[in-house]
Amino acid sequence: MNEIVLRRRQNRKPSRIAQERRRDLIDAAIRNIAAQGYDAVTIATICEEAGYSRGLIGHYFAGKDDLLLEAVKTVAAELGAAIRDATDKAGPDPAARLHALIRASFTPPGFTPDKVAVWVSLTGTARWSPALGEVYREIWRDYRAGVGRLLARAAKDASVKLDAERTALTFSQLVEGLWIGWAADPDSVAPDLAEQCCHVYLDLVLGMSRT
Amino acid sequence: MNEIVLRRRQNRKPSRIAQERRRDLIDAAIRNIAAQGYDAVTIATICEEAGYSRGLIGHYFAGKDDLLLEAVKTVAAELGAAIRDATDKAGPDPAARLHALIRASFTPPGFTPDKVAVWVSLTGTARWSPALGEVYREIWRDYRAGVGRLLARAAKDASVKLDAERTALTFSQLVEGLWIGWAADPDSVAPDLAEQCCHVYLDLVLGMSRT
Amino acid sequence: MNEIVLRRRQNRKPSRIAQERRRDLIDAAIRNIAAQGYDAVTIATICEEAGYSRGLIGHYFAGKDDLLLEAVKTVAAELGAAIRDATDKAGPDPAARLHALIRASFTPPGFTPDKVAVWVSLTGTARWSPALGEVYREIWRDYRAGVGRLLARAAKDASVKLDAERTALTFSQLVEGLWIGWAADPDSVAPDLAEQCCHVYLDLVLGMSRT
Amino acid sequence: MNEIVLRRRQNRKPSRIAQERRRDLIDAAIRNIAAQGYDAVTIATICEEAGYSRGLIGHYFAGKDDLLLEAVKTVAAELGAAIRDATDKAGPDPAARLHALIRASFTPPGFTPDKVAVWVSLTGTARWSPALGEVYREIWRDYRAGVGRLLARAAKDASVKLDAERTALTFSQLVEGLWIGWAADPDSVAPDLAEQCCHVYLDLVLGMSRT
DNA sequence: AATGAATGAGTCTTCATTCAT
DNA sequence: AATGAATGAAGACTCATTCAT
Repeated sequence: MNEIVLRRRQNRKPSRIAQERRRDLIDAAIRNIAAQGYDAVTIATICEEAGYSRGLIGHYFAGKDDLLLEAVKTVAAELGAAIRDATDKAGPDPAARLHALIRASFTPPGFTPDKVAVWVSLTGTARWSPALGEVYREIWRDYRAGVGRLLARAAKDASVKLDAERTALTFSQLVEGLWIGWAADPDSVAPDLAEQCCHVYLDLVLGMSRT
Repeated sequence: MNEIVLRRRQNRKPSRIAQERRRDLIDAAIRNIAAQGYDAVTIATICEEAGYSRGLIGHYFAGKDDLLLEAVKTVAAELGAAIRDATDKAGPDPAARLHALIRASFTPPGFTPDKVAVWVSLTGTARWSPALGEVYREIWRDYRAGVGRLLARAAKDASVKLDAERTALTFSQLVEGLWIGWAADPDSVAPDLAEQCCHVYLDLVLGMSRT
Repeated sequence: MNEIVLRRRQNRKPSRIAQERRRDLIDAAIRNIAAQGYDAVTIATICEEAGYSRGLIGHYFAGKDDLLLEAVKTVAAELGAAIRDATDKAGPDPAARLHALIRASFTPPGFTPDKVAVWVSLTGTARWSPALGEVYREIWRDYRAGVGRLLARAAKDASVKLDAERTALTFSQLVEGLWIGWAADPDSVAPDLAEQCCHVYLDLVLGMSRT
Repeated sequence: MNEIVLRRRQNRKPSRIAQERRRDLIDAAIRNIAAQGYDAVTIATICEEAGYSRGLIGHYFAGKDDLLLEAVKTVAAELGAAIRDATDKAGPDPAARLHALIRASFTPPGFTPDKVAVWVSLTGTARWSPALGEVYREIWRDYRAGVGRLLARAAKDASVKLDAERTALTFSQLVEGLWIGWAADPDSVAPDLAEQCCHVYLDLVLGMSRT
């Protein structure tokens, strides 16, 4: 049981250099998963990617699973933050906010090939990993809640009746499905096209025509 | 190079018992993936599930990867067949056919927990596995093509303008996203609800109101 | 314990068909060793080569080792017989008989690529296999004894003094070394050249000049 | 792809400890092959012999085959070096040098039971292993070239006509045959006797009498 | 007599983890 | 703090052998 792990368990904050190393390793893990696929990722490849020696992981993480979980949490947090930022910048109009949210879901810095590849490669395992499932469920529930509130307001503004919750679910799963589709078949599901699908769907829901 | 593989290369048909065993092992693999998750599946667990000894896999498959690929192909074929069957039984009206297709996508025998769990657990790896990617892309391209044709006809019947191809893509990815959602968070994305999301989306697209 | 094995243990002679099958399998084993190398030979490849099913070996041999031992014995016996035949046909002169023996050691039907390949691939293991070592030692001791007798007579005819036993040993190991050399480096140790080396050596020993 | 192999590809020199371990494992492999025979050698027995755990081989070699190839290369290099050393110490006279070469071929440190056993156990497989065949051919071609040069000079000194190349081939294959003979039948082909055979052959070739 | 399905022990290989330096 | 040597458990794969048909 090494000192860093002990310190984290005691909830003391890690030192600045420790945070740096953790971040380096997490970034390397993300690049590695995106490049090789989840199955091909090993501690050795991550450390090589990060430029550190193999034993270092034990100093900063409880183990490989812990590192990968942190990587997914990081991706999830950054995706969420980027989408929130873009939405916030879009002003007060709920429809405009929703369109901004869509845009942010398929353009950097939220949507980047690496981040989405990591996200996608791990969604398939969420069912069997309690920790991962937790991250997955929380992210999407927040997402749906935010979308649902915006939809309700936008529908009211547009004098349209809709079931905000069900529509938010449809919306979130459409985005998820498009991410998966892009990851597995980038030619058929280009980000531009994926984004357009969502804009069109939103307009349809809000009763606005768009071809 | 085992004898079954050799024989198949020589285009001789496998014996009845060989087909049976292959099917036994594929079924066991499907149950195993669905139950434990893709990562936890080993040759040992599959063979235990099937009730055979470990060595048998070498007789009927080129290896573990080959068996898992066959399992996915089987799932994909059965999903596709079930959906096609349901659609065909729905009569000539394209909108009715589409609603039947939706229903078949979320109810047995097409949608079963095991089948969808297998499908979902492997979509995340399609990006890095050429063979798996091939299966994935083919399945969804066929699906989209069929949906696209039906949508075009239904839109014409309803005198609605729509981009059949893009709508088909939206449709397919919505279904994919709902499957993933069900697998990772069954409470939030129950099959009934998922099905309803699709019906509502279809009505919306075809200009029919459904609350 | 199957019937055939029992019968052999009881020293009853195998049936004609059994002898045929045994011979087929032995020939297939020889071809297989020569083609793939000793390490790559498996029961499966032998049976495929012979055109029989895998289980048949158990009917006619005690196991894989037994079959391979029989193959080596067969090769050894045929080599020995071919050399004896050629020697016998050469008439009564001992020097002529020795040159005929040399010729037979590097030309068919004694020296064939398959036979020598089998012999060579197994000499390296004779040290650690009692049964194989036995075959090896017996073959060469007979060979040396025959060569020694001929050398003694030829030396007497030529009025040359020599240590027949040591010369016979030199002779036998020269032949063995040339076989090995041919097997491992056929370009440097062609059969023609190898034969010539032996003829020249013999002439030298018997005091006859040959360039 | 393990890190040592990677590093070697990057042309970084292995650390001192890495070189030590590699040597430990190679030595253990040599002892093991000599003691048990090539077929009986496994990673487990090598590591047990070396006193390390099984996994270590993966750190220092690409796999079992790589280790065994290195073992043979080591044996070949040491044999060659010992013979060259002994020859060099024998002074300038070519005949004396050849006799010294013979002596070194059947006495330590060149000829040791372990080294010759390894060499012999693998000559039989050189035909089917490209890498091994390469080592084999190179060693003997060098050997023959050196012997050929010495023979040409010695023959000139002794005013004897001979085909240096063919005689060198005869010589090399005699040595090889005697090694094989010693390995398979140590009682009949004792090193002393083997050495004597070569000395006598050399004298004969150079026109000097020795009984 | 012949087949080939089935077994399971044996082996290589990978890799997360530990730990001395 | 950082390294990389070392471990050993776990897993895939091979293959001689057995045996029911």
